[in-house]
Amino acid sequence: MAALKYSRQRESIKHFLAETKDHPTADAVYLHVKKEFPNISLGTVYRNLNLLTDIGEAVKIATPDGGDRFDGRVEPHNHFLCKKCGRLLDLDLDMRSLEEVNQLAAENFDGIIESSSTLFYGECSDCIKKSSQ
Amino acid sequence: MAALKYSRQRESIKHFLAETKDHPTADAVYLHVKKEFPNISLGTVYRNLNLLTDIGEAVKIATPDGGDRFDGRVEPHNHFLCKKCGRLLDLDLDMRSLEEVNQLAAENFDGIIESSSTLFYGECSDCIKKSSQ
DNA sequence: TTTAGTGCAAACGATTTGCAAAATA
DNA sequence: TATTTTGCAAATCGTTTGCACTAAA
Repeated sequence: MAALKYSRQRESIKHFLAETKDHPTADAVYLHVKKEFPNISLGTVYRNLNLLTDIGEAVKIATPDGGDRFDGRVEPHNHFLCKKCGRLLDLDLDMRSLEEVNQLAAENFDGIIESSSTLFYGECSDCIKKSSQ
Repeated sequence: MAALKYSRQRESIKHFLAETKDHPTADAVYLHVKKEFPNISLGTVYRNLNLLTDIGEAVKIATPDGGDRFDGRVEPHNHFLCKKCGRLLDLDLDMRSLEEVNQLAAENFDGIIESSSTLFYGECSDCIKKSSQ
């Protein structure tokens, strides 16, 4: 396994993931980092996002509609997908609840449960406001 | 919205989804239904899987590795993805636990939570057996 | 100077779509 | 007959990869 070398592009991608709560797609990351590195290629963005995911510095989130999203928050937490506007938001359960869910699941299951990721669906507060106007 | 017409291909897809617990990919559905309809095309399979998903007769499951899976069980339930063999299995929490999770989430969240889907990760019992031999 | 990372473009796998023909209502 | 569905093929979307070059160690 090759030694890791510093790269400004990767650093920029990390910073963007750290500062945003948007759960951007690879393409959104590309468009953002392009401002700082106009020549960066989408391939480089994908390579770095996968690398960061592999070493545990980012998380890949699969949703049933469209491409994967990336998240710089790597502690266990969950997400909410708004059926109206399509935005993906953080949704935190406290640690205990999180572990309870895994334990409840383990009771009904034969294998070993190491982790879990829940995607909640519904309508976000912004969309509720808009539709009540 | 166009009226729905019967089609044997769609019926065959539905039956396959109803009888299997495999959470097949679109391609796996295609390969199976092809036995009964040798001329069926992958496009038809996709069109029907999406249609069934839209009208609530199937569920699309996104996983972080590879294509979407389809499930004929439409009542709320969860899934387990084995990190070793990659199999996707059903994992049932009882109704009350399921609703508890959604309620716990609602406490920390501003919008409306309608449903949720949890993907558990770990090692399935088959893989545990194999590695302990 | 050795190794890892980049940009580019081509290739890839999964999914969607336009269209003329076939099946259903 | 009117409308939906199909098979086919081409197109599209998201992602990966080979390669010659550049940057980091």
